[in-house]
Amino acid sequence: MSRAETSRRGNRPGRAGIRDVAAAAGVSITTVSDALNGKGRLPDATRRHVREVADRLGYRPSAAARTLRTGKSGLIGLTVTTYGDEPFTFTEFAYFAEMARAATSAALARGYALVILPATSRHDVWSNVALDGTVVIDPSDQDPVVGELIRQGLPVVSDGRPAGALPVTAWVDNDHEAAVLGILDHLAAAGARRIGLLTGTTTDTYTHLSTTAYLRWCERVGQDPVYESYPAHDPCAGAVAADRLLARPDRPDAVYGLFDPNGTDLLAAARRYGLRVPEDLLLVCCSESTVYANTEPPITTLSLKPRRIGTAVVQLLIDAIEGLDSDQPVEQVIPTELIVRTSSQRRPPRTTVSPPRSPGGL
Amino acid sequence: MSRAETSRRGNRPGRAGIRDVAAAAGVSITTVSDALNGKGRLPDATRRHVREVADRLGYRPSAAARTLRTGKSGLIGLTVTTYGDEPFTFTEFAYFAEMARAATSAALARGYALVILPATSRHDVWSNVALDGTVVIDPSDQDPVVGELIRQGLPVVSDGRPAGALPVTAWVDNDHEAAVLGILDHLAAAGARRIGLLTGTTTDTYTHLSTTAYLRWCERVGQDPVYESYPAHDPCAGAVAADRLLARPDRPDAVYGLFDPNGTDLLAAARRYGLRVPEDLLLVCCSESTVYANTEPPITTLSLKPRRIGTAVVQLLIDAIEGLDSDQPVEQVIPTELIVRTSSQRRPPRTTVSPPRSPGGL
DNA sequence: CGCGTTGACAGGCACGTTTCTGCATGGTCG
DNA sequence: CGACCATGCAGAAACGTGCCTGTCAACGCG
Repeated sequence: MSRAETSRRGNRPGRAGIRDVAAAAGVSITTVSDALNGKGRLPDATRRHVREVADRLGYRPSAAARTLRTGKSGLIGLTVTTYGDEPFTFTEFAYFAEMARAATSAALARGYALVILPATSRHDVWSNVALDGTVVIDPSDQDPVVGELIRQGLPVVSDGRPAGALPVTAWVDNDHEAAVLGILDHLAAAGARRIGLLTGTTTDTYTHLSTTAYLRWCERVGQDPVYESYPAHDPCAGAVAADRLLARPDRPDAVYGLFDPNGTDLLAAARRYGLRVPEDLLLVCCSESTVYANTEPPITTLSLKPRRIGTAVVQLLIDAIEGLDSDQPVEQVIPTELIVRTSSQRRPPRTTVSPPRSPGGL
Repeated sequence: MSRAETSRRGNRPGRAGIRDVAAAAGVSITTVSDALNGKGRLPDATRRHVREVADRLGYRPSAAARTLRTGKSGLIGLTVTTYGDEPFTFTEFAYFAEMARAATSAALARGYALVILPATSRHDVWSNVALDGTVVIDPSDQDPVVGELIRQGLPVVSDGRPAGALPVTAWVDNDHEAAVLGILDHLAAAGARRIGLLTGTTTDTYTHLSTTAYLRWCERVGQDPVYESYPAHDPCAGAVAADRLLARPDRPDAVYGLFDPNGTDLLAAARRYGLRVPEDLLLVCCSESTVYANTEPPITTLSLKPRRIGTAVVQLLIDAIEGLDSDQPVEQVIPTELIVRTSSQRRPPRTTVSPPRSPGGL
């Protein structure tokens, strides 16, 4: 009581500290801390009293002080790949946005918050924020930031299996090879004789695995590969590449596009060449966008289930942070989902594609 | 030297503290701090020596300790509205994703990192992270979180003018009324006689301002309003509402859709009713998506310039945090951009819509 | 030669919390 | 009746920085 009531000369008027609460409640600092955190052995009466006083003073514990003392900040990083100086690529947008949304949600449900950090950025930004762990998206084995994070002993969970021998804590990914093979079989079953691929020039594992799976499938069934590549981060280049693919002398009668905008790009190109979809050209693309449900015709898409991936990644990371030896394996494979629509079926199941209300009828 | 060389019994092996650097360099803690932060008056030789030793030991200053001492964390919050338990609405996705990307970029360029926080969330998450300021998207005057942030004296900058008399530090917004009036005039100039609106049932300012601007325009030109509302966070409801709008006995010959997916929804509905775009129906929607450049026909869109908004919001916030009295006004209006395509022109400028490469010609 | 001045550093406090240790008090049991 | 233990709380040591306040030597100057 002798010093506490002075409440420190330089006390900020807007912020009440734990000392002020202790003084106002007539107890010690320890009792306040224990009462608010449910830690010590206190009678319920004291606990209630302290909580009441803290509420009345509008007391908010300092996050910085708590972090300094406990070593846990409640923050997890979300590292996104960069093209140029923009934080993340435009083409992966629907995927990334969905994934980030799910990750934010999952982190929040367990009391953590998400910090967005580009993989290539000035070092001071990385060291200026206290992270309990990090989610990295499609990390390269060359990435110096990821390497240092791991060296510091921070848990690192990656979306996409890590390139090289990057010793991440855990990773979550789709089975991209199986997904591509499934699509190719689906197209072949719909009557495709020559299936083309619209792929990227980047070296990430998604592009690499998908392309090699396509090439191996071609080899197995004895088809000459027909594909065009373009820098996936450039939306205009996608339209050009789609056009190139359909302009080839060995024009394919079915195309799978690896990136989100490929569906509309291919559809527009087909229209320019007078190709009817699906009669003359079967179409599938990898996308999370719902616009493909309402295009003419609706386009079959492959969903990578970014929400499930974002949730799983965060769960594994927080499990590692909190030291729970999860019974889950440290490598999780999330199944993809092929949403079959008119564009990949030679004989559509119904002539009208289930409009929300039948306009002409009734 | 007497105590420093013991280096504290419980020292973590992986993390070198400032004490270790001081001991290894043979100087005091003060000298290390001054040398690394460029603060005191030290000869360059000492400064270099300390930096060298710090690098050799892999010293990273503790962000928590620095935050506790200086009161600045280098973190700014990004508050997103919630529908249900998901962090942000799906329909604003392209807009939000672009805006968040620009905000992340701008923050990073000035040494700050972004934390994503839902507006409605458990209180402990908010108080568990030390923020220097917050960006809020479309805040309601009822929002308890924003109110408390302001009460704590934190700078708050909002995307969208604040509802009610919310005393935010600054805000950035488009002139939604002018944008709607511009679109309606554009459609009328293209020959529209009865313009319909596809709007939302939510009470946010964007929806409100746009709808009232539409109603006032109708009153001015003497047209009966023709509009349908639906909950904007439900993607399926949009397709149903688009269908309803075109099924009305007073069917409009032009429609403006306030939300991103309305373009494809309206296009699909028009197709079901056998309406040709733009001959029978003129179409404009508000969207940041590039898919509308390649639909059949390409659809005129209104861009709210989310990248400029995200950048401006962060600049204003950091200016307020760092106490720079910016010469910019605290209220910034970002102009919108109408990207005119075939869907809103009765007589398209060219028959072929500039394919990337002429397929049939040459 | 004494004295103010300046450069170059060291000591130590404070930031606000968590938590380990310790000290009373009152009840129980041998 | 004394030893002992559970209960209820207080004191104080950290956590790792930043920065304010010195201290000490060298130096110019009257």
